[in-house]
Amino acid sequence: MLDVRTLRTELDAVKAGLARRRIDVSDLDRAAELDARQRAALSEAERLRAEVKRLSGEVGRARKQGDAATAERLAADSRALGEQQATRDAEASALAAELRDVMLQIPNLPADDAPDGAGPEENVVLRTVGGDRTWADHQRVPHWEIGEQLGILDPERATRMSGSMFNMYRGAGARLLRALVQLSLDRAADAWEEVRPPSVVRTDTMISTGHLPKFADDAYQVERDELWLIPTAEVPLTSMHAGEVLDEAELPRRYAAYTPCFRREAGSAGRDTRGLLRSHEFDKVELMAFATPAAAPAVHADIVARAEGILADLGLAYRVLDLCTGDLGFGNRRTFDLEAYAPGCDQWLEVSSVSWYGDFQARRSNTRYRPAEGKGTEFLHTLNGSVLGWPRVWAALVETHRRPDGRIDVPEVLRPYLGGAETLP
RNA sequence: GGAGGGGUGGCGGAGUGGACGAUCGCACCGCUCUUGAAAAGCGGCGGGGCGCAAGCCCCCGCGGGUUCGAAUCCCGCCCCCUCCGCCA
Repeated sequence: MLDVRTLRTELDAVKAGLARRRIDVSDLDRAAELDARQRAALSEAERLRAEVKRLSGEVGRARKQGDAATAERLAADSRALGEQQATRDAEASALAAELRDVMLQIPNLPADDAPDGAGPEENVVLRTVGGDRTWADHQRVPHWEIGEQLGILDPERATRMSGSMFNMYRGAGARLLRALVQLSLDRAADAWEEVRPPSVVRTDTMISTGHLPKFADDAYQVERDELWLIPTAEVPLTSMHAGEVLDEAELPRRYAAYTPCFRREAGSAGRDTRGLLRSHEFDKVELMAFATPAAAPAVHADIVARAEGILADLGLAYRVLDLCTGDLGFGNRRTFDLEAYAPGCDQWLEVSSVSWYGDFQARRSNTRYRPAEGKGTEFLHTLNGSVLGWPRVWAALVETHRRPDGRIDVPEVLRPYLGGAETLP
């Protein structure tokens, strides 16, 4: 969430920044007003509280000196003030709760250099690699057909056991998926610690990343146990150091995690129902880092480079998008999306989203660091990006590398993970 | 799931209603001494909020409550440990 203090000193600038998202910014006025009322109530409560403490001390002293009458009189005064204080306190905490509710619903400010725009159409294509390639007829077959022909995908049975938008990979298809996951974890291992976090988390953990309270409908909830299925490994990883204060010397902290991701896809019923384009459960490898503000841009660039490197080495055509302010995710200041081209279904598929959050998430999860120079603590910056969302890569890959005989050529980098196989199945 | 024990500053560990945000030790930082280091001595040494400041307030796992006054008493929750049960 945003720092409330910025609403006191630079409300207009914050409004202008948020307006670039093309959203209604009236919540900010409400937040600023709640903040002012909250602080007024709190300082009055604190003043009364100090007086109660002072009087209580005197009660003790009077009693020690055996002056029961004075003690009783002071205790009565203190009691009266205490009642006033309780009222002001209750008022202050009700206002604080209300303020927090409002603040949790307010998205992050876009970075200054994020391109302006109203929606996805205005995202900026930074570069396209392999976009001028020509595609043969045998590559113009959608992956769901390829999956059926080769027996490597079994959506019917998956649907029977779990409902629509669930998938099942079989035989060489399942092995291919596992190979992709391993390839990407291995390629991150030089600088990113591999982690296998829980796939199910508490409500607080979901709030830290910004997935709750605003986007509850998008997530699966295990109500009986007050738990949520993670929509991405970003959720547990971002809470990795919740409540901790890290030393600047141990930064950046970088983590890589492979997890299943669960999404209800509430807003997209009926869209992309065929094949692997959109699923309630999918596998992804996520890179997530905690960095100082100064180091954040370099980490951001590193994640993009790593995601891009994998796409390039898998021989896929892809492009890199700089998301415009109108398409930026709730907590993001700047995001680069990577899209792989799938020739069979003739679509650019989002396979990675690499985001810088500033201190938006760290403020929610209370994750700080102690600067090497100077006093006190500062909130960290968080960054994360997929390397990559595997079902869509799987789709682009089998379409791109489909041979005239219908089998799939295995890109060289993947062969070590598939027993040296040059083709599948 | 049942029974019992426990959560205090970076660590260890006091504190069971009255000046305690907290004795003490270790670690750490500064200074003195020393060629340097060690030792010794002196001083410092958690986080957060409000305030121009002086200062005030909050935090002893978390949230409530009792009280003039709570680290201390009561209630709920979370986590850890031991034993029992169940279990891949």
